[in-house]
Amino acid sequence: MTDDSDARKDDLKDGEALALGQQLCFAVYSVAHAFNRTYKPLLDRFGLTYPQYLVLLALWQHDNMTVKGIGEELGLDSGTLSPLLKRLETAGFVSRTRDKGDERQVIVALTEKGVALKTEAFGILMEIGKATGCSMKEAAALRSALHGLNRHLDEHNGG
Amino acid sequence: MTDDSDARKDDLKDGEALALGQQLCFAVYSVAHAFNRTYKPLLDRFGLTYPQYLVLLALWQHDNMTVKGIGEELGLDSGTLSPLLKRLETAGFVSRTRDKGDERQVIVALTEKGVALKTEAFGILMEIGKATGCSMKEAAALRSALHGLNRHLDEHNGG
DNA sequence: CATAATTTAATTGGACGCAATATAATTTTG
DNA sequence: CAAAATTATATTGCGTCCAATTAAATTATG
Repeated sequence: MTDDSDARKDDLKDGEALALGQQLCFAVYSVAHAFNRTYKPLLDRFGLTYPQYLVLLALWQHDNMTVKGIGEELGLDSGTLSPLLKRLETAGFVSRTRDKGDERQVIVALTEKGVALKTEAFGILMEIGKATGCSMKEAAALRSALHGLNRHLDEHNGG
Repeated sequence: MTDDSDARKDDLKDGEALALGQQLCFAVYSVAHAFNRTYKPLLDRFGLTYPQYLVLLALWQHDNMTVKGIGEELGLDSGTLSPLLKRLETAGFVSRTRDKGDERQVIVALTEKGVALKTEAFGILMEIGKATGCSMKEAAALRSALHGLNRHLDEHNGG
């Protein structure tokens, strides 16, 4: 953009070596946004956002989850999930009902419309797979590396 | 959490192979949040958020950038940057002045306090490096893989 | 059994992130 | 030169995110 005379290919110079963690974080940050941009047009057709889609994915695998259960699966808390789930309810994809046995808990369940969406949204899988441009092997390796990184960070964050 | 009798270790079953792109996206999404949680306590000491820190990193490398320049470097638009930069200005880390030559542009520059923060915040590098738990080699490989993924996604997103 | 501690959701407030719109300045064109 | 198109930034609105607080229900404890 300006004068980057000190930016050679991909060599690891002293400063870069130290800053690798930061660069890794920024790379993750950027890819997360890029994925979001890739998903957006696909999800807009259904009026969904990516986190909303994640909730539906979780429910498609295992219906009737509590808010807490969904939060643990996705790493989100009630501050994020409560309004999100209300929007999903308003849109008619899920129902929210207090557990009879323990009235503190709210059971989130797929509606008929929510179940039906699973097959409708199946094409998204293919689209995203294509967009990554990764071979199955590359994608699996990258996913695995990211899981390891996630574990390390969670441990460091006292989880 | 409940009965996940169909969730075996890390094998690639048919469904999983198809869903690899999604799983990759979710892994990235999760790691991005984990990084954010790692940075938060480090940045709280300076009253900064991660995106604000990114802007300062960019300015420490190259002072006096336009809003557009920063946006291109970080992948953010004015809707995000305008209020963020005002907060950085209020906090006293940067100044914002309209370019005399082209009054459409706003030049963002580090204040004395902003420059001084660079050495103060140096410890963050080490902390983040430690938190990743990666060797230099692993980190470099992962970063490189993410760059490749970013390129693919950007191309797919018509960039 | 009554009070305290814990658990589960919801709410509130501050900060992204982006689309869409607005505004002002510059450049292009006729 | 004046109108149109382009460019740079700001604003608005919606939807995450998270921390902190609140409220209600359940469990533990004296």
